[in-house]
Amino acid sequence: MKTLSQPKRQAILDAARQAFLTRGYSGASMEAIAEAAPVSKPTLYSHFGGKHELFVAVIADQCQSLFSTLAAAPRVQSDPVEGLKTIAAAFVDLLYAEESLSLYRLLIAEHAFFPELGRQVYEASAAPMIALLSDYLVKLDRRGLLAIKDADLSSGLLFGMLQGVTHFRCLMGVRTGLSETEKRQLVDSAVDLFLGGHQP
Amino acid sequence: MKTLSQPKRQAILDAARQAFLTRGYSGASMEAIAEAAPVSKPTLYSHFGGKHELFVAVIADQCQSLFSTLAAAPRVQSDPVEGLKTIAAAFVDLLYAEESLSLYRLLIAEHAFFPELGRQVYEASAAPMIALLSDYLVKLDRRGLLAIKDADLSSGLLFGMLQGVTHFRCLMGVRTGLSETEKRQLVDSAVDLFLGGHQP
DNA sequence: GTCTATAGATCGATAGAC
DNA sequence: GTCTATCGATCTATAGAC
Repeated sequence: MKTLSQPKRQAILDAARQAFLTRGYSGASMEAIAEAAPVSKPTLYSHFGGKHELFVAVIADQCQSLFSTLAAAPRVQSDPVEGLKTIAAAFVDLLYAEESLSLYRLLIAEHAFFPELGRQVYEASAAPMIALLSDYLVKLDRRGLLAIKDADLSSGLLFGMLQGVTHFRCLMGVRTGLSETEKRQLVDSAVDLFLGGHQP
Repeated sequence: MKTLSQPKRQAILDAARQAFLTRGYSGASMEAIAEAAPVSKPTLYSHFGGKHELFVAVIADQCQSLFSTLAAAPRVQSDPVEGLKTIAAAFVDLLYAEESLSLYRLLIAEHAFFPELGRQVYEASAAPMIALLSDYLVKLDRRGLLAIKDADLSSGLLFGMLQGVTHFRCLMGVRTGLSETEKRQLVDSAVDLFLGGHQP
């Protein structure tokens, strides 16, 4: 469990991620992961110790990937309308990416067995965006451009409109991901309603 | 596969629902379900044919349960504020019930293997509420009490605020269900923002 | 109809050669 | 370090007695 051959380790992580995302934790077999890597099962076990630990490592790997995506955080404009739409669009892009949806599905499925992982991914994806929006709303309020009583509450409502029913439908498979046109319409209508309800 | 002893059939469905909800499709074993029912495995197979069919039957059973819950649909007030809050509260109660959350988690987990079941449950739970709200918004618009351009879009935004980030957090296990106080705050703030953004 | 018993396949994990 | 080979447990599903 203490060996390291970086390319092979990454190959295992990739194969495992693919297997877990498409089949779930119980549905993915160590046998299939080893075959897809491709390595033998003992190699797999010597690197990660067991199925449970491999799963945790896969999620941690995905978290880093998400963080680096968010590192290119949106440059916030000073115009309130454009600034809100920029943040909202970044949030929508992150949330509705097919790989995000798969990851969320997996963590929701296994939330009872891996309670800490859901929190980990949430803190690495949605939470930073909500914090970014809250900060921005406080600034707009101070400049008198919007009337924000509770920034966290307001940012939750705006992001709720962007996520809400549509994201839920995507998770359930009732509909597929959003087209660019739909994303823009969603952002525009949500921000417009938000602005209308927060005029000073 | 054609026998019927109603109480035993229901006992199997109950045991299977419990097993699937807590362990997932792959994690739940026919052996454990038979033991919990309690019946023997051949009885289980003779009633439902196989694991796949048993799963479908469990979800269909839950759909009927959801429909009967919604049969007691909220009586809509004529005052727009109270009417919206009544509908919103009913939506929140349905969405955040612990049994709803478990069911959604299961369907999200298995959406690739049972693509039609997610739609089925969605049509039996969230969709009727959205339709109810849309109808109500059209009436308010006709009476000149609100300015609604696109009723379906607007109802999606309001329900989005009620569901959005919070429901997602519950699904992921980042937080537990809402208290009655939190539900009321959520409904009040969402409806207030909605009204503010739709004044005629 | 419901049972006991078991077939046949696959699972997670490991021993031991190289 | 990585392999082949395999263990013991558990899975879905079924055959056959009553």
